[in-house]
Amino acid sequence: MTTAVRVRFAPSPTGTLHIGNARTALFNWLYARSLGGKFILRIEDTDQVRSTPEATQAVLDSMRWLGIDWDEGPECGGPHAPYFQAQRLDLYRAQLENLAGQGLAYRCFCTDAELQERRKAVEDAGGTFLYDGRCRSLGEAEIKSKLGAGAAFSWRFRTEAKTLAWDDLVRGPISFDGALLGDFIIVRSDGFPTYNFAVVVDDGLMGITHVLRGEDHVSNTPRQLFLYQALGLPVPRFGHLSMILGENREKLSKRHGATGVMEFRENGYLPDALINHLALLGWAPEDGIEVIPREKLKKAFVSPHFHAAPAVFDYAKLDFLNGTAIRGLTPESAWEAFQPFLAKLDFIPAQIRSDRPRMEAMVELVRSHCHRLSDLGRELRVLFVDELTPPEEVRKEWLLTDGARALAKLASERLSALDAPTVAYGEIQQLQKDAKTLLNLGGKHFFKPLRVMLLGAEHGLELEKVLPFLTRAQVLRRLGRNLN
RNA sequence: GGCCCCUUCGUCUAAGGGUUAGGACACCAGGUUUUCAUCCUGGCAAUAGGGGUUCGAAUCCCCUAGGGGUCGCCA
Repeated sequence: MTTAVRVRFAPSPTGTLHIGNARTALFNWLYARSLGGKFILRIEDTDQVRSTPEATQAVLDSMRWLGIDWDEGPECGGPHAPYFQAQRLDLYRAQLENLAGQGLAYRCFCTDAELQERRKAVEDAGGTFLYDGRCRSLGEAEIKSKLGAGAAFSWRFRTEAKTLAWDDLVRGPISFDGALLGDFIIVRSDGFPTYNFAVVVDDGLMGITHVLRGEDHVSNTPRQLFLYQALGLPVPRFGHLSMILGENREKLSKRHGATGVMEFRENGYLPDALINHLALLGWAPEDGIEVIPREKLKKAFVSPHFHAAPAVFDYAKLDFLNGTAIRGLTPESAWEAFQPFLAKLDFIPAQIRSDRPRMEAMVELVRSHCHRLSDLGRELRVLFVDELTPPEEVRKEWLLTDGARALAKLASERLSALDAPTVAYGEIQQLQKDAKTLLNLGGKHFFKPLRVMLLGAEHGLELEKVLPFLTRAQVLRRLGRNLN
């Protein structure tokens, strides 16, 4: 019998939720969901300077939008509350005393400036700076006098020369030489724990069994192993996920496109599509089917195999997945999903906008043409704006010809003969016959010019399906622009 | 620079000693649709290089090259 899986996502609230962190959250969540474990959200706000409540809220909002729910954490609490590190200071203090009592932690009175100076000296000489252990064995008297003088101090962990090793879930066996680590700070001079200390205390106390995190944490792991051993806390299994890169194989940044989770929402992506794509970065489904619904994903990480190489974020594939997801929506949920983007369109008259059935029908009309929800405007525009501007080469080929001019004339005459508010497709079919006999225009020489006149482009929505959404007056107006 | 990790089509990946090295996206071609999108079919395209081990290496070992991570009183 193995212990139930307990995994966590532990962001620091210093900005928006980055897509790379979202991937980490997702993998942990999927791992928990697949194995019936618990997913814990913990806020690592020990950086007094950079952490903000707004950022915490932004992280929670992003998580909720993605649909990644947590079993323990902010707003829902749990057996290991609180889930904000800034509220767990007494816990760290107790563990510090534990270490100090064992002689494994000591006060360091070296100032920032002093450390920088010594670092520079070593590096200028071509070496790699490690804390030199100056405060490692200060005498009681010396410590007392410094404390008496009100000197600031941090606490350092006393490392030793031994091998720190673990079997990484992603990378297999990894080991470090403890002698190369140097005594590192576990409690800052402001009394707050550093990341390496707090994370071990919390993961240990919260009973975390697996830690899936970014590759940038590999080099922290040996330090944390030192701490786990010294504290006698159970060591979780570690798995270090590859980084996510931009197209030029550099760290994903703004210049590659959106990087914040909420930006993807604003750009018209569905959370399910984003999740689907993120899941495919460093992981692959056993059945090879890559379009994966959320519910299936939640069962798929039973014995996941992760790819250790960095992955380039593929915006094109995301678009494909998103288009597929948009087409897979029910009409009702599609209607809901498009709302924010529909609201932004300024070319829809209020009267039509309030005609719900008509609006829903229009969304259905253009849905399969959208890769992103934000493509809605581009598609719908043609139903409302009469001043269409086809590209010059299209205009030249299909509009500026004698045949097109004659067709415009004939169409205007024929389609103004009836007064029904919209043009029926039957009228177009009749027009097609007349154009063939009178003007000898058939096939694409009939449809293409007509399409460009009415819809402003060579390609696009089906004429037959668009017609019910255009008034006869609109049709005639558009034809009229080509009469001379 | 030290330490650690990584390297299969353009991109995401499968294959963990024996396969014509498979799939997906993108791209190209054909079919369906009067166009486009959708959908279907087909095509292009990869084991970084060099040594070993082995009857047999994408798979194991070594070297080289390239890439990434990290070296904070940030997380």
